[in-house]
Amino acid sequence: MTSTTRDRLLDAGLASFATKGVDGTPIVELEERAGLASGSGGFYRYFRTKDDLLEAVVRREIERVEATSGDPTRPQPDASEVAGSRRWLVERVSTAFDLMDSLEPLVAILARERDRIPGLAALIAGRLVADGAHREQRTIATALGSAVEAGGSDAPGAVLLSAVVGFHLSAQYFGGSPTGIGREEFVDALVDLVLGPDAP
Amino acid sequence: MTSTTRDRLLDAGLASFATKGVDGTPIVELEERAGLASGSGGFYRYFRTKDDLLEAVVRREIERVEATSGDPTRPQPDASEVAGSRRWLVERVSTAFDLMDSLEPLVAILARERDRIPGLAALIAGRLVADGAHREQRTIATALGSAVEAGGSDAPGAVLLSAVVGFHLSAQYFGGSPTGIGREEFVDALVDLVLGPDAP
DNA sequence: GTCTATATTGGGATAGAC
DNA sequence: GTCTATCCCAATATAGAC
Repeated sequence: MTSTTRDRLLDAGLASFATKGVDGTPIVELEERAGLASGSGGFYRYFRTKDDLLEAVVRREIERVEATSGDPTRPQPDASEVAGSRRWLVERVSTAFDLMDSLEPLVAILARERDRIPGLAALIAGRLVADGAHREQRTIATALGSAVEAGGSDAPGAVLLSAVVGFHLSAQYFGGSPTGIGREEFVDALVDLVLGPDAP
Repeated sequence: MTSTTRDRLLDAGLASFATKGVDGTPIVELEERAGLASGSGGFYRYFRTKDDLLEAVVRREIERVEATSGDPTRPQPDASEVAGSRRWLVERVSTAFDLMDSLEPLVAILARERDRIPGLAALIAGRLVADGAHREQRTIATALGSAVEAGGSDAPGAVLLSAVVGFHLSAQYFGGSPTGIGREEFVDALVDLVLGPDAP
């Protein structure tokens, strides 16, 4: 499992692009972080341009997230949980928060470099949102159908996921908790709102 | 109301910084957009650096939003509306969406340039979030106290605003509606979730 | 595969005329 | 207050030795 120079360049790109942006990251810095001599053209042995690296970073990161989402070692929802129960929903919401945590660098890159590579936003949107979030939102909406209101719409699931995304991004952008409310309290309130405060 | 060159530079900065970032915007472009000769140092008569302009842009934008939020010509909530009623809540949520719309350039800038100027995030967080959103979230939570559950916590208001923020940012980042659900349907689902589908 | 050295350029910034 | 002209540097990119 020795990390190749190419891997280390990808790591360097992910970290630097997320925090300082592509334009804010000189190629020299990528070389240093990857253990190459500062100022040497070593970078160009692996990527033609910074945009080239950017695209590779995004693709690898999407695959990583998709892989860990389907990771069999990941804690599975307890089969004994009743879909739509309070504990089930708390688990779902917590998982969504964890996913947002692991997506943080990718989201930071997306926010900055959206227009830099044609189809980059569409790529992320298609793979992660359309596939992952869409399915999750449908699962939640379906399970909630009994608890809230049958209707066949995914909208309740969308509301739930949007709330998680909004809370997480606000915290990420402003640092700390902008609402003055911690994550645990937020999750409780969200679940209360959906199920009512004295659901099973 | 003749717009000064300084004003036009601020306009140019807002538009270009929001779409292409500070690093992606050469000073030449700012000069052109402001009607100055391309390549002339005209920019420097008004701002010392691009970061200087960035800070001025953010400050002006915050003041503008604060001013229009308190604008007396803005449609006021109908006094006949019962706080906590369905129509009242729809109105609140719609207002929050409108605010997000008008904040779009500022949010785009914040997402990119957060770390560029010390205290920029804190500035926006303090003025807009702490003051505006915090108060709104408390208003909603208080009004909902009767409809949902008395408890004294702002959390339900925070959930509501977070959902709006999450939906809006997702649409902004991915283009179109990532959830496959339109804004109207989303608002309906959000209000249903909070009040129940057959509230007054 | 990685280094030293260097060519090239895009863009930030200034001087001084008008 | 705006222009022309120019300096300067940081960063991309390449050539060629090891």
